[in-house]
Amino acid sequence: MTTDRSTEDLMSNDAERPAARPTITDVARHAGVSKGLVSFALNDRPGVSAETRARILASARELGWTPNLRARSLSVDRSYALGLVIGRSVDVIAADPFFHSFIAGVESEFSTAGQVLVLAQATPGREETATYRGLAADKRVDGVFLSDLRAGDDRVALVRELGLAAVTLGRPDVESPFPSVSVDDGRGIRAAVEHLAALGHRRIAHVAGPSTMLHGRRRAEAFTTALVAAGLEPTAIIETDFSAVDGARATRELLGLGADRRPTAIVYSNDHMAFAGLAVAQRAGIHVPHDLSITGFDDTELARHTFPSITSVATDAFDWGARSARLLLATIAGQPVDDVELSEPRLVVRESTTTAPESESARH
Amino acid sequence: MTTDRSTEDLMSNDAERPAARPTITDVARHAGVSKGLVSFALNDRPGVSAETRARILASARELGWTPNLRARSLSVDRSYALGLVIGRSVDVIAADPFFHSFIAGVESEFSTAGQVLVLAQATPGREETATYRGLAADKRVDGVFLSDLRAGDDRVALVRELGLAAVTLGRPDVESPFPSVSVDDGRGIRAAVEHLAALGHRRIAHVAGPSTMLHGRRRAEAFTTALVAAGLEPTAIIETDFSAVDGARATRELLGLGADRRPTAIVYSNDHMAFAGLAVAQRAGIHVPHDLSITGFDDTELARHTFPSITSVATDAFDWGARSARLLLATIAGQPVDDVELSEPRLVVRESTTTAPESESARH
DNA sequence: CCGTGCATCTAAACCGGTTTAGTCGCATCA
DNA sequence: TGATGCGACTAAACCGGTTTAGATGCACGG
Repeated sequence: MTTDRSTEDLMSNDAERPAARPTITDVARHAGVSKGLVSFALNDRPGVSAETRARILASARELGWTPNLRARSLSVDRSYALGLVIGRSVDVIAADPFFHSFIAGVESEFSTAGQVLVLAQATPGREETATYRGLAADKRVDGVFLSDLRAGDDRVALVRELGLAAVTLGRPDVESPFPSVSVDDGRGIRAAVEHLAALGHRRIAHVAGPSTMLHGRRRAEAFTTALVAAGLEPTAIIETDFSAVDGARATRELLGLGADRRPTAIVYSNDHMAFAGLAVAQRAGIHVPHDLSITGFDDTELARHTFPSITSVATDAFDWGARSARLLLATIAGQPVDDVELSEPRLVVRESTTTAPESESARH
Repeated sequence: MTTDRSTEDLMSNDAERPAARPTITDVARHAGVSKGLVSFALNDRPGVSAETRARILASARELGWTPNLRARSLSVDRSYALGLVIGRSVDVIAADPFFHSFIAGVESEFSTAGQVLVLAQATPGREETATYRGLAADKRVDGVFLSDLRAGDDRVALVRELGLAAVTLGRPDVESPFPSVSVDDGRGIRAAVEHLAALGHRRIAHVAGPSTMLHGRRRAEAFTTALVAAGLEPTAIIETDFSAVDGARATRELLGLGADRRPTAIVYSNDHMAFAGLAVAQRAGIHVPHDLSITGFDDTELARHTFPSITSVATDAFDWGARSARLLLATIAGQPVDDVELSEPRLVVRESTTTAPESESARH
């Protein structure tokens, strides 16, 4: 009795069942053609007569057909997704607004393409490598953005070995098969130094990023070059990990130098260190900009909202993201691509820089 | 001649072909069983004898088999991915480190689960809706995190209609079928007000987030409640969009009030507005904290690195991410779940708050 | 008038898993 | 002893697309 067939009748009410999304087979039946032909028509490939194609498209539209991404993924072996592995510790990254703008730029290119961004966070080292391997093993993405390039970065080889497409943010210092999108941030540092030199500063110091990171190193080198070009004596360059704490530490170190060696201006390798440095100076009773001029890098929103506001080098992270995405998609599509050079960073002069203190310019 | 078959012989060198990754069929052949049985064994389901199972697992290991996520996705109708749609304009979000920590927390739960995070950025409105619809239509994710809840948030209904699983960050003010993870940020605001009241402040103002956002509104309400509880007169609450610019604007407004109405303390609804407010006060020659005490919210790294450093309410965004991810995964797995209440926010007292100015406390 | 070529279309294989419907042999029970 | 049940396993369908191999019909050239 309990196995009575009549129970099945209760299930026959298929008004309950939400209308299953139509498949290509439904479209084929509706248009009276074969499944394969529908596929041809939908991907407008040759071999389908004009009227048949029209009929198929009409059927598809009428049924509200929409492609099943997973099925397509399986057969064409593509993910329609790009990956970004952020390889910094949370603390360091949390303070850096770069990625938000970058990501926004990336996404701005996606709207049209049906792409999606897969984000992973991993600290450099074993965990980072495992993350890339995981993305590749599961074929979660078709390509990745390689950001925060390091000296002798092993990710370039890794990603190539894994068979992923990629773009590098900046040019790596190792052999790379991948196109790059870069900005001449050295130009920005140079502008900052020239600006300070023009204001009469003679002792300019640099609070640099880690020398293991290419952009940190590149900025430091540009700093030295610019100093030399301005005919100034070599001054202190203090290396940091880009964090605010470390920026503060570096600043204390510089301000602790004897009066005849203490810098009258400090060029910071990012805004957050400049913020922290500003606070350190103020706490020490050193007036910015009259006793000390400072410049930041990135031109974050906050640079406009400190007192004094901070002179900073502006780069366009949004554009960086957009161009990188476009380049990566083109690479994946098999189109020939070239490296991209972004527009030059500009120095945004604000209140934190002014003429060198009297004693200094007189001393010259 | 050009169609000579011999050209095909050139292709027969398959040493070139990189060893294709083994499929379940290869494992079946190797173990001498059927494809289906391999699937059973690998998902350890009943109906496979112990020795056969062992043999199959051995074969899989020997061949280095690893599941093809796409194929699995297609047959079991799951993505093994979660989505986060950040619905703010780039400018506002760029300054907010919340998401970085939140995302890090989310990812910390993924390492074990083979999950991945899909990130999308969309400004509220049509674009945002389209983004959710897109994620659902392509079945890119199994569930989403609903952050930055708004008053009468239509995303709750949208996401349910789309058949996605979800968790809400905070409890929505509309009917919701989804579990929530919340923190009592009102408690944090209360702590700030009590702290200031204890320091003798009588005129405390609030620079609030938008009233359209639940946490902005909740904090404003908590502010009023706390004021009343402390027996203080109602004071100005200025609404902003959470951005630094708007925080600065609000601060100027408050400081522009007549001397008898100007607040001696300002409670900001986030740290970035507090930064901007600090700068505005300093620029106006108002000393913080002696003339004006201020508090922030979020306890961002920078709050430690301003001068004076900023008293702020600390919440644990990382934990928030981790708990949300765990909850969402449990929901998707069909396990019964309960709402989660995070640990209470704590007030971190720093240099930006001190006893109310003489005239004020005397006046009482 | 017949072979050839081409455009159009169908049938079926394929991607790599999961799941269902059955087959088979053997132990158990009436 | 023969029906029954069950554990272990196979074959094949299925998810929803793409792609290949062939079939069909028609126009055209010799």
